[in-house]
Amino acid sequence: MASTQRTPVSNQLLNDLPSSDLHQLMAGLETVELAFNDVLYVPGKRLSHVYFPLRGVISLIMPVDAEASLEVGLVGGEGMFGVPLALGVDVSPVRAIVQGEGSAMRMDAAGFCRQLDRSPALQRIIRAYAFVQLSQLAQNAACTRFHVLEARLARWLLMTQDRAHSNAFHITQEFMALMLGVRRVGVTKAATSLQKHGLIHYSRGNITVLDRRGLKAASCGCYKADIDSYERILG
Amino acid sequence: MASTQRTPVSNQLLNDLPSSDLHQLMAGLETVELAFNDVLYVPGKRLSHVYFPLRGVISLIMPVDAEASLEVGLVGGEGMFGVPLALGVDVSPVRAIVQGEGSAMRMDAAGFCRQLDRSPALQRIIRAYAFVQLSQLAQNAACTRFHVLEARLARWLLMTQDRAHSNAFHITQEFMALMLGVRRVGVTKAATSLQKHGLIHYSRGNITVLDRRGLKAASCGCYKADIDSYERILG
DNA sequence: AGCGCTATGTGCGCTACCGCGCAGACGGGG
DNA sequence: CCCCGTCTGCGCGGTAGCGCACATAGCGCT
Repeated sequence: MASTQRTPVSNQLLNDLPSSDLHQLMAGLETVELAFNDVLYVPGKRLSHVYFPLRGVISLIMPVDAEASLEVGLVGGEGMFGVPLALGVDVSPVRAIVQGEGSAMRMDAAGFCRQLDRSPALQRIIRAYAFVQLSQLAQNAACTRFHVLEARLARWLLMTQDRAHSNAFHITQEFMALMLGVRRVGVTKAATSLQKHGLIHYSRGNITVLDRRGLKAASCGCYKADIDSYERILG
Repeated sequence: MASTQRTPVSNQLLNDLPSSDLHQLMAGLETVELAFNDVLYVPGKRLSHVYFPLRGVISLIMPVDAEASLEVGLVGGEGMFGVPLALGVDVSPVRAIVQGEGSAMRMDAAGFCRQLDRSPALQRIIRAYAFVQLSQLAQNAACTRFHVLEARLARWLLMTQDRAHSNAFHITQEFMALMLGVRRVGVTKAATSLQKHGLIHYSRGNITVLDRRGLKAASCGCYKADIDSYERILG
C-alpha cells in the first residue's frame, strides 16, 4: 500500500499527507469548478463543505457594520477553507467567495470530520494550517493599521499572483478596493503609481505583474512575513 | 472520584472541564502572580508555559516594522495564553505582556501537551477557544480598519473592565495608545470626550468606568460581536 | 457606426489621525 | 513643603484616505 503509485496533487496540504491517508481522503473528495464570485460560505450558516483549492483563489471576507467589509485571508493551493471544523466548530466568521476562478477538491463537512478522526496526520496538518491562519490574521490586522495603501496593494497582488500560478489574472480595481477596505479611487491612485513604476500593467481588469522583484520592494514586509510563517510551520 | 468536592476556579476554560480532567490538570498547574508589564512571551522563542489568568489581564501584541505594534488580543479569566500548543506548534507570533496585574495558573509547555494527549475534554475546550481567538482576530482587523478611535477606545475599556473584574483599573493613556496603535494625543482626545460625556473618569492612570451602558453605546458593535462569538462557542 | 456598459481617472472639500514640541498639573519622595 | 518625574492637554502644519460628482475610455453588441 505504501508503494502505491502516487499522483501529484496541486494542493500543498493534501500533498503533505502520507500516501495511505491521502488515498483514504481522496475517496471522499470530489473535484469542483470554482467560478468567479461563487459564494462558498456565508457567516451564520453551518459549514457544509471544506475546499482544497487546486488553482483557484478564495477570499475570506470579514463583514462589519452590515456595510463595510475587509478581506482577512486568501486561500489558494497552499491552504484550505473550512479550518474551524478541525477545531470542533461548524461555523466560520468569514464569508468565502471565489476571487480567482479555478478548481478545488471538496468534501462535505461530516465526511471531513470522520476523516479527521481516522487520520492523525490530517489532524496535524490542518491544525498546523490553523496556526498559520492565526498568524496571518494577526499580521494582516497590523498591516492594515500601519501600512499605506500602495504597499498593501503590492502585497495583495503578490499574494494573488502566487495563488493564481500565473503573472496575469483578472481583477477590477473595484474588487480590490473591496478587499482592501478602501475606496476604488484609492486603488486607482495606488495602481497608477505601481504601473508608472513599471511593476504592473493593467487594463479593464486584466492585470499583469511585470516586475515581481520590484513589487516585493514596493510591498510591506508583511508579504515576506506571511510566507515565512507558512514555511516555518508547513514548509 | 466524580463526586469529589470541587473548588470553583475563576478561569472559565478550566471551569468548563469535567472534574476528573480538572483534577489531573491541577496537579501540573502552579499559581503565579502577574505583575504589571511582566513579559510572558517574546516572539521567536519557544513557548515555555501556558497561562490561565484568574484575575489578571494579558495583552497579545503583534509587532510590525520593528517600531510599531498593535494589540490583537486580550486574555483574562475567560481564556488562556498558549493556544498554539493545542495546534501542535510551540511558538506564537505575538508578544504576551501583563496589562493588568493579578494572578494566573500556569504549566510548562511539555506538561500541558501531555495533558492534552490524556484529556480529550481539554483538547476540545482549548481548540474551541482557538476558534474564538481566530474570530476575534478577524473582528479586530476589521474594527481597527473601520472604526474611529473613540469607539475603539470605548470597546477596549469595556473589554479590559470585564477581565479586570472591577470598574476601576490602572492604565495610562500612553499605554492605551500603544495597544490601539495610535498616538497618545489621540487617546487624550478620545478619553476627554468619553469623560465629558460622563462615561468614565480618569486621572493619572486611574480609570473608572462610570456608565457601562453608555460606554457600550459609544463603542462599536465589535464589543458585542466578540462576546457573542465567545458565548456561542464556549458559553 | 453607434449605443451602452463597465472600467478607469480626476477634482474638491473634508476628516481622522500623524509628528513634533511644549505647557500645565498632579502627586510621591526627600 | 518643595521638587521632579509622570501623566495629561494643546497647538500647528501635514498627510492618507473619505464622499461625492463627474469625465474619459475601452469593449461588446446590434
